[in-house]
Amino acid sequence: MDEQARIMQALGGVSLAGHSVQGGMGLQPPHGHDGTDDGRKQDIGDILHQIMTITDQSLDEAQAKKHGLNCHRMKPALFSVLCEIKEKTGLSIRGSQEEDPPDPQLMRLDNMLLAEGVSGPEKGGGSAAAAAAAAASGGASDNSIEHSDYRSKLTQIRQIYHTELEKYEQACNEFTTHVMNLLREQSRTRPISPKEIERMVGIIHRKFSSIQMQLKQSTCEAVMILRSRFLDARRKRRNFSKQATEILNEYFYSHLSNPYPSEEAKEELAKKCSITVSQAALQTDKRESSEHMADSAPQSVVSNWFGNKRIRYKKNIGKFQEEANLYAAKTAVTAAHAVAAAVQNSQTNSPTTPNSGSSGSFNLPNSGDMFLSMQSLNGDSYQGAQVGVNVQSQVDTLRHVISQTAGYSEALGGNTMYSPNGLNANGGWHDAMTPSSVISPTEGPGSVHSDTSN
DNA sequence: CATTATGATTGTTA
DNA sequence: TAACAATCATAATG
Repeated sequence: MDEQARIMQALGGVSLAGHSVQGGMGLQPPHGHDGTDDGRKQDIGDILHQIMTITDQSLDEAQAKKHGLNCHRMKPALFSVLCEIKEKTGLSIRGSQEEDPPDPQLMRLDNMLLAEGVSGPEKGGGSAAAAAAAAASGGASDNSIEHSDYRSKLTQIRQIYHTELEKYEQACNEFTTHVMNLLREQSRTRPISPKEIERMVGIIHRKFSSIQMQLKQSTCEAVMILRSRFLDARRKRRNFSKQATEILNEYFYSHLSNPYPSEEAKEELAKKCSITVSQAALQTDKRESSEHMADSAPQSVVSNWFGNKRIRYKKNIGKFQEEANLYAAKTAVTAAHAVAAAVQNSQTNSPTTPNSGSSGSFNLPNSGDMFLSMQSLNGDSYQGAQVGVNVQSQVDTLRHVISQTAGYSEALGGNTMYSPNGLNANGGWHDAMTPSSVISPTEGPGSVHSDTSN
């Protein structure tokens, strides 16, 4: 209702101006307060139609008069007078102070819609997106099922949003061209500079964009409601997908000496684990950090995970040994290659097929090689060299594997190869807590408990 | 149904 | 302020 009234008002300025020679239309564009509180979205087409008919009527009514005026012999003189008057008064009009500052609110809405996937790229339809997400998170069939509902609703919103947006766009264009035609037509009777037309168009566009903002706002609202409901339904804790824990564990155990991922790393991990907003929003939606809760939350989820992991690992390492070995072995092959590359140790035995001997590759000869590599690494170049964290992590993994497979744990454990980092030799981040030495109670240092068979 | 695993929260600390 | 430690609540498991 309100909108309609205002649009009419805007147009009223135009048609009125035709009668009152005062070019003072739009001195105060009906833009003063955009309190677009009325949530009801008006059918623009309807409004347009009304407007059209109204103007048509007035045109019809004025047709004869206008014709007469145009043909009047005094017309040119009158016109020039009008022009003169306008020239004098017009200066005050064109206080074109509006420079289209990108409305922050609008930008916020846009960003949010983009983040929620409402306004972004097509994504090939909801179901495909859901499938992709499911595929991305590995065998997380449970997740995909739970998300499918959410996603379908989201696509619904998306569709509505797009059709509405398109409708508005179209209506805006129609209306604009109509007004422009009108003004052009009137410009024969009264002086209207192109600039004025431009300004009018600007006003119209602003008007419509404010309507669009309403649409965006309510769409955002809908998404929020949907999400909150979705989350409410599963406020309960959800376990991460298998793959996510894989990734996290991999990182954890390959950085066992310093399992404190940087913010960047956390973000990276979150991305890799495809931790979704639905998981992440659980903890953030209480206080309205609605701004960046789409991307800041996931890494705090990762932080949670690492916090829990560290403390629980430390609590009883024995329980985690198996897992540690598993993940260490998992990355050991690549680690070996990476280290080899870093050391420029080109004479390794398997340049081809990295995994050729993978499953059984942690028998003596191989691990011996690795150990040597590490020795050299540790011996001279590691400390000051720029080999860096990357290699360090690999060494972590290697050491672990080797300690398990070849029973070098004693030698390695006693060897404070990580002292440069100010860390305990075995990855005790804080206090004495040495994986290798803890291995001993469980298996004994010399127990060549063959992982290979496993 | 009891137990364990696990993600999140809360309060404390350096 | 991030990490820790304790704890809660629920999922997973047997």
